[in-house]
Amino acid sequence: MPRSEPGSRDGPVGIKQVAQLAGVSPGTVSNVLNKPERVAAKTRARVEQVIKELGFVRNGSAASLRAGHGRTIGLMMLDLGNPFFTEMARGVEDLMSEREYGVILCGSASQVGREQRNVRMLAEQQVRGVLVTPVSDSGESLARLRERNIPSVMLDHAATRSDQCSVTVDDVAGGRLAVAHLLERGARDIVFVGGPLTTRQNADRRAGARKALREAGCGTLREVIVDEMTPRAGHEAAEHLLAELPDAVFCANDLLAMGVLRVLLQQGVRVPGRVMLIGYDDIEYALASAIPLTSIRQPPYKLGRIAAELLLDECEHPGSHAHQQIMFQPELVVRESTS
Amino acid sequence: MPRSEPGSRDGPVGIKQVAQLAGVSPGTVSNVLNKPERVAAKTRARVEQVIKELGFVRNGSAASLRAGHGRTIGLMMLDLGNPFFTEMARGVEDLMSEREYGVILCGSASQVGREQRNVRMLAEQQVRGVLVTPVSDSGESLARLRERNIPSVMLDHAATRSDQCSVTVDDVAGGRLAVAHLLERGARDIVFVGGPLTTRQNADRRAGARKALREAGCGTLREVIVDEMTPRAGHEAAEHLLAELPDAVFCANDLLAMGVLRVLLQQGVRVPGRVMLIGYDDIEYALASAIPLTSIRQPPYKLGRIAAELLLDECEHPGSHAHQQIMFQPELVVRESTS
DNA sequence: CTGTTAGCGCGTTCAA
DNA sequence: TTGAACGCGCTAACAG
Repeated sequence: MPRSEPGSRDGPVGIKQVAQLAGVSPGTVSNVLNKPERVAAKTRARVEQVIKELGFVRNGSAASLRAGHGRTIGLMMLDLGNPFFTEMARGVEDLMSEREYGVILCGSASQVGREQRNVRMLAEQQVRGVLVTPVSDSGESLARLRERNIPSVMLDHAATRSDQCSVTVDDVAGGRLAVAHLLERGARDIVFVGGPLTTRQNADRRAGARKALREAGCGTLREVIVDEMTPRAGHEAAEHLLAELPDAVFCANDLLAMGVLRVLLQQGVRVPGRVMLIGYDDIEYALASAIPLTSIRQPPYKLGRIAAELLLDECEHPGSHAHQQIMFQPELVVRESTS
Repeated sequence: MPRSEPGSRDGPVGIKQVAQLAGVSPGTVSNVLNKPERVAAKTRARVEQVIKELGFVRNGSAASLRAGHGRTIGLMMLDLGNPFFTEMARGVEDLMSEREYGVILCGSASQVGREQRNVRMLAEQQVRGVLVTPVSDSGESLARLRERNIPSVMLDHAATRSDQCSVTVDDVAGGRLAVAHLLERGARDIVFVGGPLTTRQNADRRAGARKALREAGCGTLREVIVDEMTPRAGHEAAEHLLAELPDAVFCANDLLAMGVLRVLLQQGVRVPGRVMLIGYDDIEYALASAIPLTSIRQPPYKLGRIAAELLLDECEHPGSHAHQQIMFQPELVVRESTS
């Protein structure tokens, strides 16, 4: 089945056809595409005209084969079901789209195996670089990328190596902020509800929470650890709480908090009257929940954009690129669930 | 800077190195990769062993250049800020990941221009096929894909052509369901709050709403049309409503409804006591909102998965593939906002 | 079942 | 500033 192009005869439109019709050599067309400044304005205009007429589109695979990498980057997200991460993805996609890069999206669903399979796939696709929100301490995946000289930026996870960029928010500070707030509001018996502690986010937020308690000289932190960080897991966690209601609950993310809130209200527990509740991430929907949720705000869209910029800088200027570990400070947003 | 591979000398590990070490020809290695059944089990095992040892990863660009297409598909979403679409994306990503395809994610943000730019980029990347949630009647983009023989499946938009697959939910039925429910609950003065009517979803849902009114022999539908389908736009819409409160509000999606709800409650309007409210999509967060939202349920994850399957079927079996226009029926989920 | 060979379409180099 | 020739790594087609 031959391809047909508007305004021309059959056959694939390649750089050669363009060259012929414009009366130049293929090499010149290539220069118009990649280094326009090196081509005389007049020649360039003519070539560009022909490109438009023929509806020519460069074959990315060929370019990529020659150059050793293409105009795509990989984006590996921990949890595509969480608006925090999809907002981050949106930030990445927006920037990459502006810079005319494609984004290959992968979800690891918090599983090391999936992360590794996906990294392998990205390497096959000859991506220019990779953005990763890593599963636990997944040095393995990053090492593979390094072996292959594929630049990477860690997202929502601080790099320990100085030859690696990362963009994060201080989760220990966030956990501390949350619990300090609860203490200030008079809570003493506080429960931390979180996902697996192998996930850095959970571990750090809990560490921050403990720190706040220590600083205040108060008792210890009760904990309920569940498998996932979803509203459903929040329901489950809340069942455990009902036996012995605490003064306050600090959830490791808003999705958990929404689940907890739902069960508490269903059981007739007053929030914040009987139990105060605080979440994490400040996703847009937390604001709209039954009792507007106090939360710790992070700027996911911005994190995504900045990480994307760092990655492209490293890809396109490997010489002058300076690795950075950027860490934002989270912010407490007080709403009704703790007032 | 030479690449170094674990357990081997410098230099890129290509199919040739593998062939040499395994004592076979490059062609055989290629067959092990692409058509394993055509290779003797013993030879295959040996080759696979060497592949592992050398940490060989196939160069996708070269494969793609040779074959004319790669192992990626494009995913073009109308609105990456809406959980309905990101859930759909998750469905697509899950299936493609199982089938070892990469997904290049693009957002059109409801702009025809961005859609076209992205389609062009996808063509450059030599994607095997494309999934699109189209902006208005964006025949242009789809036509370009057809010219280039790139299969596509329309998502959340019914195909009119029989040479095109699509996976949708019946939005006219959904709109009708919503308004019939409101009428049954005793509402008479009903307002439709929606985004631009050039977007099919808005137009269809409104059409369904009108149909329900006609069938019931009731009056006409008041309308508030806003620019976007976000909570923020919902706020704006709600301001217009305050001047003359209706009996009920039907929002074209849950994000709008959440925005409307927020303003109504702030202004002390009882929901559903004074005004009933119904949304659309039944995103997970609608359940957790201040007044749990009655909504029209659609199965986004499933839509994504099914569309992805259809697309791969068309890509991999162009001969036997039968185009399908699949339409799901939406479902009314009654919650507190209309009780 | 396995080996051999000829490009895929572009970017790059070097000479004109 | 432009043109001609070469080859990136792989797959398809055919020969053995």
